[in-house]
Amino acid sequence: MSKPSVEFERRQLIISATRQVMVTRGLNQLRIADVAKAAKLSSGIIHYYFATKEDLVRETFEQSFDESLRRREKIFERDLPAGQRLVALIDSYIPRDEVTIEAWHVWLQLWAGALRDEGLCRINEIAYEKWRNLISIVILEGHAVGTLTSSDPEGAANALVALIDGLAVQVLLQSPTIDAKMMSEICTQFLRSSLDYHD
Amino acid sequence: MSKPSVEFERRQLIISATRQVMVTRGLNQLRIADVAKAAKLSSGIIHYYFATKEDLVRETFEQSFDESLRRREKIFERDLPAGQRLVALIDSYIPRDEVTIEAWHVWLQLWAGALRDEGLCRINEIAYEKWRNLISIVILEGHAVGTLTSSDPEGAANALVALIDGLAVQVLLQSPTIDAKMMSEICTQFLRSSLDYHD
Amino acid sequence: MSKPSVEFERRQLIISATRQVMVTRGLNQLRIADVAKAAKLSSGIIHYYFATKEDLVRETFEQSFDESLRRREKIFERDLPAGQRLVALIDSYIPRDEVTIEAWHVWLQLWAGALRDEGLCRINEIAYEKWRNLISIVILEGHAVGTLTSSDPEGAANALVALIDGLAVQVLLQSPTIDAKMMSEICTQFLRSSLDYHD
Amino acid sequence: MSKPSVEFERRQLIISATRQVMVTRGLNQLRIADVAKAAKLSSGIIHYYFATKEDLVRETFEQSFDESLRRREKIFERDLPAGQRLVALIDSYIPRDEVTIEAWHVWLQLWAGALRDEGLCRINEIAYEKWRNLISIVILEGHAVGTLTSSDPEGAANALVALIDGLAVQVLLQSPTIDAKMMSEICTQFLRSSLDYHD
DNA sequence: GATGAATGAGGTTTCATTCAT
DNA sequence: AATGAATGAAACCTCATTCAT
Repeated sequence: MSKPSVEFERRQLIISATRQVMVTRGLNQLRIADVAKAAKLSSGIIHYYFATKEDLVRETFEQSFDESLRRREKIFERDLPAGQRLVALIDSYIPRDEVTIEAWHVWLQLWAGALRDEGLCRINEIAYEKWRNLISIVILEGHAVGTLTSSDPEGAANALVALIDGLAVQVLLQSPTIDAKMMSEICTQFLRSSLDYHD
Repeated sequence: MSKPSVEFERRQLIISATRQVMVTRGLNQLRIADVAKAAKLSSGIIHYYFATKEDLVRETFEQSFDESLRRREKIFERDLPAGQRLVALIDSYIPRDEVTIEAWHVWLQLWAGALRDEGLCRINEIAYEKWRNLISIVILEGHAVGTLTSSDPEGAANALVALIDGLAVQVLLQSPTIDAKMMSEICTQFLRSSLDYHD
Repeated sequence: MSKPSVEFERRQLIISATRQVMVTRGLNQLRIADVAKAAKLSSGIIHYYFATKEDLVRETFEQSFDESLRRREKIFERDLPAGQRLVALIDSYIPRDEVTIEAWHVWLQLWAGALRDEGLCRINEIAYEKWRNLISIVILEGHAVGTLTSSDPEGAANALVALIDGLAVQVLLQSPTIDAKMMSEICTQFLRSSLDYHD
Repeated sequence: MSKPSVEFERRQLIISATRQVMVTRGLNQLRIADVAKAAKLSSGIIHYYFATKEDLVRETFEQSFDESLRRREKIFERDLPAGQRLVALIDSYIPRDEVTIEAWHVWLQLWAGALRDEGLCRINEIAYEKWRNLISIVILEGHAVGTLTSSDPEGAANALVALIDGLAVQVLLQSPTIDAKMMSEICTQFLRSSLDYHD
């Protein structure tokens, strides 16, 4: 164990720098040279770890969504009634803090990129499958104990995920109509009307 | 009126070609040369009508959304009860036919581009303002005659618009869970639970 | 005929510059930037006319050999007895003047490149077919009138072509043993012993 | 004698790998990284034993030709009449088996490289000097005993070497006209007409 | 108005070489 | 001796933009 491979660390560093550049410059303007500068490395080493820019971007997307999910894990670790857990979960998706805003930026870039790219589509697919599951589980949990009521819990989960996506887009684009507060209220109203939830 | 503005026609032709390329290649891969080829013009002439690529893209976005709204006008020309009009309106946004799918592609590209661009943000803002109005008007109309009921009709309009956005993204990305049919059902369910609508 | 396409001229200019660089620097060290400089053009325009460096090199090879053959045409225009024509033909391949030396440089580069490249092999094949034909025709001509005698005129042509190749390599590499004069003498001796030719 | 020069072994290993890469990829595409992989070593160590890529290539050429000559030694160890020895010698240069083909590949690469490189020219010079000597010795031997007749034995040796070179090029490039069998026949015919040899 | 040739800055990628360990 | 991570110069190629015609 004389020289522990730095590969893992370097890849993480580069992916992290890539995400940073993607957020600050946009996928369109993402340059390997900028990634290198952000990672304080030479541009050559980027290609030592990632064969092409496309690979780098793909892996950055993948990892970004893994982290997204991981950030929600702690909501499941806390001992909360289903309704409050659902509220907390929704709240964690509202683009308020830097980390959440950045994560949403990455999503939007992915959507645009995935339109013409099977591979990115697949990443979206996998990520959404997991996300919907997260929401579904909580809704079904609440359904079981009677604090959340719906004739179609699965449908409600799908609707809720879509609603969050659509609202987040407008918050990110600084819509004067839909800001973080409004997003929260609309979601709450949805819980009331679609899941008969009252806090 | 010997020359009824070649300029107008040419600009339309070029913008149309730009939208086409944007949809088939993505904003990322949009090249002036491709636009020229799609318009069957020389690349030089593109810059005669549009100072920069940025201008071209911006105007293409603008026009695309004008056309989006215009396509919905006929729904208001027909004499329909508010509920059915709302259903027809929502239905017109479901990405089924080529024209609607292309329009959504353009939206997604705009979102990604607008994250780092004030000008594009403003286009989004204006377009959404108009769109929400369209939905609002119908909801308030139904509210007035009692076929659509809500404690917060404006809020419902905002939610509905966001819901449509979020669902459309997944349909476009060919989510195995959310296809056009599912999108339609989720929207219908929303009308029932949030606006107490029954056909 | 307002604007006669400059494409043909430009391609010629660029190919000519490529050959020049190939000869002075070698195929190994051939850089698009150097070609551009030699042609007094920008590097961008090279790719406007030739999609890739590989294409450029291939076309340069092709054209080089076309020109090689064309340079020999005048030997066939003169009214000479077969023996003298053969001598003149052989003489035209001895690397003495700049043009002939350069042409040989290009051949040698082709050989090295063709070892791993089907396309270049094919170029060699076509060129040699034509070259052997040239020699064959003259030998058969002499054979018919009795000034050149051989039990196997085709075989003699093949041998002569190979002999010229092998000798030229050593002349080009400035062998102290085989210089242009020696090459000439060896060829003459071959004519005597293999084709019973006497001037 | 605990460590019998790891250096020598390593250099041999690297040179061998270099020749292998040169043959499979061509001198143009020869990469230090590929050499390292072929030698199952790290890329760093290559530069420990060879200061520059140029050095490595040069030494590989040198060694390749040493080995070429060494492979012919056994032909001189056998007790053969001069004519048959000459035939055997020529035969050993016909690119049929893998080893001979590879050796010829290296020669062709050298020729192309030597055009612009004094050092490589010198390698060619030395190698050819030795090669011509080999042929000369046998011809003079046959001349002495009367089985090979020529007015200019030295000239015949030079011609024969050139003929072999020229023919080998076409065999290597898979000419449909000149294959190994044809090469052999042409050489035999040369022996007959230029050295009055009959088996 | 229109063309297409031309430019040149800048992007991704390659790779010989160096160096800390 | 040996590794493999790292560098950085330089290569090919792209493409928005300009311009002579």
